[in-house]
Amino acid sequence: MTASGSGDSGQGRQTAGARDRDQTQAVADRLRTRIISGELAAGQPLRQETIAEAYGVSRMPVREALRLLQAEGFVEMVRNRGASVAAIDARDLAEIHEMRVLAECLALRHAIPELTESRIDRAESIQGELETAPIEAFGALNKRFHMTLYEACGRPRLLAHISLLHDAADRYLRIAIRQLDYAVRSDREHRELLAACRRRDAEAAQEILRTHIEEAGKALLAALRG
Amino acid sequence: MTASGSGDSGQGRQTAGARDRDQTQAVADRLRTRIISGELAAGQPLRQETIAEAYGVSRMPVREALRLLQAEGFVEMVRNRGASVAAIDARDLAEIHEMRVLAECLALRHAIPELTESRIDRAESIQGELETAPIEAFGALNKRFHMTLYEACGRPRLLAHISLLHDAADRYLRIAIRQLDYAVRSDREHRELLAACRRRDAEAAQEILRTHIEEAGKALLAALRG
DNA sequence: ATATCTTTAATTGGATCCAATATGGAGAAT
DNA sequence: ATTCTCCATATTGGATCCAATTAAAGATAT
Repeated sequence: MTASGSGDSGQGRQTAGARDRDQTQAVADRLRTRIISGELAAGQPLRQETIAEAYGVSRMPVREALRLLQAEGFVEMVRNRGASVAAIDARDLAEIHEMRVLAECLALRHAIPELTESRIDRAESIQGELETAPIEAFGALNKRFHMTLYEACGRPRLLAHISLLHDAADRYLRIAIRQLDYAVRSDREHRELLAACRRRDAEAAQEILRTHIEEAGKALLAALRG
Repeated sequence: MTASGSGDSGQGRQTAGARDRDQTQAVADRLRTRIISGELAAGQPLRQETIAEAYGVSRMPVREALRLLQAEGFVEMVRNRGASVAAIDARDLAEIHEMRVLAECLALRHAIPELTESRIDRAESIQGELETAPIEAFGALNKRFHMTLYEACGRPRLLAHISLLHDAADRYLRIAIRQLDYAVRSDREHRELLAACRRRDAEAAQEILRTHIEEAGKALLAALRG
């Protein structure tokens, strides 16, 4: 995982250190983070020249970065009219969580037999941070908590997919970030999940995770509507 | 769907006609098709200049196309060393089919209540083509058959995901294309699937689809090893 | 006053150019 | 003969340049 935190989805960026990452990837990471955080709102046009001078690079790496983000689904591009931040809506939100349930339960199921105590400790430590960290850090830390457990499943394609879904979901998180009661519930479910992992109880863990994700989806949906 | 056939995965290319597709996307489609077909073998380096002059464009659209394909997982890029066709292995193959089962069963479950007779007719017609078409066309037609049914689910993100998984799986298909007995079995399962769809029997359809995908995975795996 | 046509500015798409890096081979030293 | 170093070449990454398209403002006619 990159030091930058939440902005790592996609296939080949898990292990890559910062030194062999070109400007295109750097620009893509920065833009992705800003889109996920909501700083760049849905529909907002992304002018190549503006981004280029803001980041101190030429238009070229910006153009390639926009292509990457297009393939990842974070930006939409129209020929001769440029790029804009991809739209979000309730339908997409529901879809994301529906897909998350399947993908993450699968990853967890395969991860549990491979879980080491040290990995569970690491997840628990992240959960500790999560409970004290400022609300803006929730998305990134929450993702790290989940991914830490899933990584044991040893399925790179599945992990990349989950990472992308997490990032996609986090775009909606910011809208609902006010609801503190959700955070409390989430923390409790995370603790229950950790306990089930300690017991190596795959069935229970999956069931906790399923409702955890489903409830998150519902909470976000309610916040999006309200 | 694009006229080129199988080469449409990703988010926003389903409805886009050829006129508002820039050179980057055209190059990406052509390269993707060649990678899926196996014409470009795993590990083969993809020189920008070579591709550019082969396609009669400059290096620029090639570079952007490679970024797209990188995000889609078909090419790997190393800084200052360029792009190469992504590796394939038995592990990845198994992973793909595991993910396909979940994603496609979900899509089918949501699609069935929305299926119109005309859509089922269309799928059946594609199956007809499938049974007479030359073996090289199997991958593209098979994908069209499945997607035609799934499209009724009305979940763009899920459909894009499935499309990508299909393309990824088809890279392995070519290796096993000789096994004629698999094609026969596949045809029979497709017919059973259509029958279940006609009855609007979601449970049966899902079960058929699950074993259909699992058997395909097993057959490919056996061929890959053998 | 409104609608339409024309012109102009802004922006993207594509091509070329230059610098930085990696690859491969020739030659020298052991 | 083998290995190491150095140099030439190929290739990528990034910047600049030009053309094509779009959006918008302004002018003109109804």
